[in-house]
Amino acid sequence: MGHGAPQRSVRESCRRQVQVPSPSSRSHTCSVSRAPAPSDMAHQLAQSGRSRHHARRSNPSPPRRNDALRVSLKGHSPGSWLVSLAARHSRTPPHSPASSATKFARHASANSSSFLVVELRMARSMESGDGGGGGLVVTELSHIKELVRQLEAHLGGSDELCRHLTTEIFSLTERSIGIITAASSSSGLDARKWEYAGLASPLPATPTSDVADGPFRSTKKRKVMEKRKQQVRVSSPRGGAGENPVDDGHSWRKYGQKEILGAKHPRGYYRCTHRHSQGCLATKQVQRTDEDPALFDVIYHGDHTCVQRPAVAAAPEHNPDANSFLQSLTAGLTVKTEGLPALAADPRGWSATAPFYLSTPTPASGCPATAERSPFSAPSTSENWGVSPATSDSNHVASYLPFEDAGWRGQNELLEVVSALVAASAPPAPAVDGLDELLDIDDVDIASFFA
DNA sequence: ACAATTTGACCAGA
DNA sequence: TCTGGTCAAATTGT
Repeated sequence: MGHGAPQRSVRESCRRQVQVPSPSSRSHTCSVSRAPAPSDMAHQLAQSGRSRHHARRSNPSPPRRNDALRVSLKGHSPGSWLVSLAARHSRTPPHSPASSATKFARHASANSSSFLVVELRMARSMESGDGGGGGLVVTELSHIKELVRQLEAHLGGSDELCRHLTTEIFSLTERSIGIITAASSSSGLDARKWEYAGLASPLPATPTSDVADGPFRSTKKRKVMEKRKQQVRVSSPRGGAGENPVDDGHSWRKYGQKEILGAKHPRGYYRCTHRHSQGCLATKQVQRTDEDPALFDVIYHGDHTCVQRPAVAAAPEHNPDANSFLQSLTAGLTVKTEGLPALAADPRGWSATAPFYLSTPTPASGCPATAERSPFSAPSTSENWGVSPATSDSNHVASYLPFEDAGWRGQNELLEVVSALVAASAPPAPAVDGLDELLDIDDVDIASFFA
């Protein structure tokens, strides 16, 4: 809608444009003057987005570094939020870290795996989102950090995985602290940067914020940015190897890519596939974060007006997106949750939930998933897992990609851990809805909780 | 043949 | 003038 299509005055230059090798290294377009040798081409294609289907097929996905661990922070209620650290450890049961009033450690073991769940619940000030609460959170996160340190010591240095896990927890926690610190230090959060799904920023709406009623309004702002805007941070389903973050339940068509000043990674521009057929004006921008290439910042503009029926519409579940995920996941857990209070305010009601990898059920049967294929290698479906803002109004779906770990067998284990989490949670405040809430985890989206 | 992606050019806002 | 968002021809994949 921004600028009318016919407005493009002269397109002649485009018509006679010739493809030349892009200066950027990721250029893979065949130059008019030089046709790459097959091997050369294959190499280029292997690195290009275009060939990623093929590449995915031929490349058995290596174990992701997020396979075993997530640090998650979740909005719990308007007044409190929950931090869950779940570390999985195979073979050597971890010892519970020191307990404290605000920390709950639970050790659940089953078969060859063990879980250590450190749950930290803390209250935050409802009003002082840019100050006091942040300080408390930082303090508590620091405690977590210390706990992890202790845990690492207990686990001993022999187990590579343990070390990896603790390292991961540590770095994530540290990063979370950094986020909070940065956010609260500069007079609160950057509303533009951290306007996470459904969680309004405390700052006055920026020119690009969503208060616009329609595509055309004021004259000072870019027309494009007049629309509703939501930003989420999600991780890549392929541990950063993928070009796109989790699928959000909508079909998008890429229409542009741009190098952004000061950013390490280009920004991709997507619009709804049904833009022309149904006039859906929803767009999104996807960009890898500088800090962690496995994470994406996804900015959504505009609401979907298209009617999108998932292929699994015939499934009995009432949430089509959930079905979609269930089908697409090779073996996973999909949980539909009721929206958080803050989320409920959002018409779309979806959260900035990032995938939380918990376990690998990989049952021999009973699951639509196929056992012969690694969950991570699923080329045609890997795009489809993740969160779905798609259609749920007050619900959203969080799905959890399983580990790729032969030693990790068990839905049982998952359930056990989940049960542990549930048992551990029993919150005083507006109840955590059991598994739903606990599994509905925002991956290091701490800042949003101060919004 | 059709669909999707790539990529340089164009355009508008700052 | 710079930067970011979009367009659309060319290219590639299915």
